[in-house]
Amino acid sequence: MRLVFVSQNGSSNEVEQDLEDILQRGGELYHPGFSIDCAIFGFHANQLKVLLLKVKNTGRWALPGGFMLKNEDVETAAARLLKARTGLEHVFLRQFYLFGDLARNDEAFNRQRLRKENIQASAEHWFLQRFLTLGYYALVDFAQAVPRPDYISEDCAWWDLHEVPALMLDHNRILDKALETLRLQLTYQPIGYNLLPEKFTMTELQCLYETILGRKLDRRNFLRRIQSYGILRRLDERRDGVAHKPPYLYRFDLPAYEQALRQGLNGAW
Amino acid sequence: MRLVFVSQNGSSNEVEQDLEDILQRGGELYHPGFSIDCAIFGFHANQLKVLLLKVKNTGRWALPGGFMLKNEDVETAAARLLKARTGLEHVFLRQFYLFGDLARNDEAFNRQRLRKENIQASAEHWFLQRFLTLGYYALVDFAQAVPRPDYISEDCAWWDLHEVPALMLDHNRILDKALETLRLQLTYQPIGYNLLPEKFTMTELQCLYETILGRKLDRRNFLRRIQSYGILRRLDERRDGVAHKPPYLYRFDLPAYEQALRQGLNGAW
DNA sequence: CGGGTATGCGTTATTATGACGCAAAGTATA
DNA sequence: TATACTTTGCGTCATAATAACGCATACCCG
Repeated sequence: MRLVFVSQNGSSNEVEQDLEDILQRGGELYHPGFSIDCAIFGFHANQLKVLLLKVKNTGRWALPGGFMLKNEDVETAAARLLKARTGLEHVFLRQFYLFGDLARNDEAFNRQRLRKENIQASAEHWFLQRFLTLGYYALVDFAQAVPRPDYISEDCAWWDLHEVPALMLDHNRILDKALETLRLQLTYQPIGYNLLPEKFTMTELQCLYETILGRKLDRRNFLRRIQSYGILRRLDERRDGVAHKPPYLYRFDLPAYEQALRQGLNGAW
Repeated sequence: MRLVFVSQNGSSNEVEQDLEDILQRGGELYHPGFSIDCAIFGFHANQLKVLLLKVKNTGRWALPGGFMLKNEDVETAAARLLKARTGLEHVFLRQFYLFGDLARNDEAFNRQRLRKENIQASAEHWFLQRFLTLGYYALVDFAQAVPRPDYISEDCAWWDLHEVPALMLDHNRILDKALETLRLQLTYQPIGYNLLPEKFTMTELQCLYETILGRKLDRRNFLRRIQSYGILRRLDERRDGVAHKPPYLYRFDLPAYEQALRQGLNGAW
């Protein structure tokens, strides 16, 4: 299932104006030969979703990405891109790998994109150079994120992770590596705060874990383990309207959660 | 303790010739605004060591680093730099973080370096631009690594990790982050193959772990745990000449070791 | 030849983990 | 209204992993 949202005009205080302008002036604005791509994960209907853009003139879907301004921290640039695409700030956002193979560049592909925008470009044009791309992954609250296409894309949508198509360039590899990192992270850090609504059931949290790990977990053992982390608070509230025994609602104990983020959960040594 | 080695002329088949040449032609040769810095770890006398360079005209020590050629994979560039500094190939070498704060750059500092080399440089000179640096860490066999200064340095030496001085630019932070990553890696991957000689005692391996973790471990529990990983083979040989009961020698079971590298040790979930 | 020291091989108590049982509380259906 | 069905909440039990520690041994050294 692909959820399509109505495009919103998000170019209020953005640096980026329109594609033609960017392609012309990018050389002055951006740090050369460097881009950022984000795997933005959300969780909805017990499925892990990833936000993808449909890139103009290519017919391909891709990870949201962009460039870093010459006077901008890498971290700030990634946060700016995330906000531009989802409207969200202060969410979990972490770099995971710099992709720097020669093979990841495809000059012919990019040249064609310029041509379709009717842009004259010499071989030295900034957009035709080799790019290193830094992968970031973000975990966001699906309900609060409002996908918006950017200047380079004609569509923006949440995709079910199992249905992601062949992406532009090496973006499938980037997405795979993001997932792999996320899975590893699960073993030594808490997760969920930015992916679930404020109140949630234990089963929903378990579903999140199962989705990331790609396998089923025992419900009762999961409860015991999560509780041992001491990052959850069970509320006196239950979710009702369900066709069975109403489950308790939980919320994260934010101070404890953030401490666990810093200190790790239960490192082996 | 600082171990100083006699400089060897390692500029045989290197790309890099001399400092002046590099600073002049770097703009043509290298990917712009991007560098690589390596935290090269070795283990000797039951101490974790890191290889540092003394940078010409600055009086400062720094992590070995360099630039990536325009037609070179990032991974290849890192391996090239490592080989140039230690002579070693095919060792454990892994990127861990891209440092991209604006604050990490110090144009005045670099301008002074150029001035001391009597190089005329306009504000657009490639060396004076903002640089992102990708951190790599390497684990090498101390005995086989032969430190060699490069075109940019006047000395090259192993430093005890606890005695590392204030380094150039943000290199202390890079080194700290490398250690932190190494520590984390210890919890889900085997370590030691590239840091210890072929045959070693269990106590030596334990010392390595203790050094990285920064705390003492119980000798008997350590043995049991390491054995459970199934990556060691005990030899019928003992180390003698020691003033106590001669300990067995071990070696890594390479196939099992490499499988553990790929699959992880015993992930929590 | 005895002191000093690190080694090899244990034990024990406690905690963590995996697999599973079962009554309760709701809705859906008959 | 009664029954089926599902998921929940809480629990058990056997086994594995972990932490803390005991002790005789084998070597060098003086």
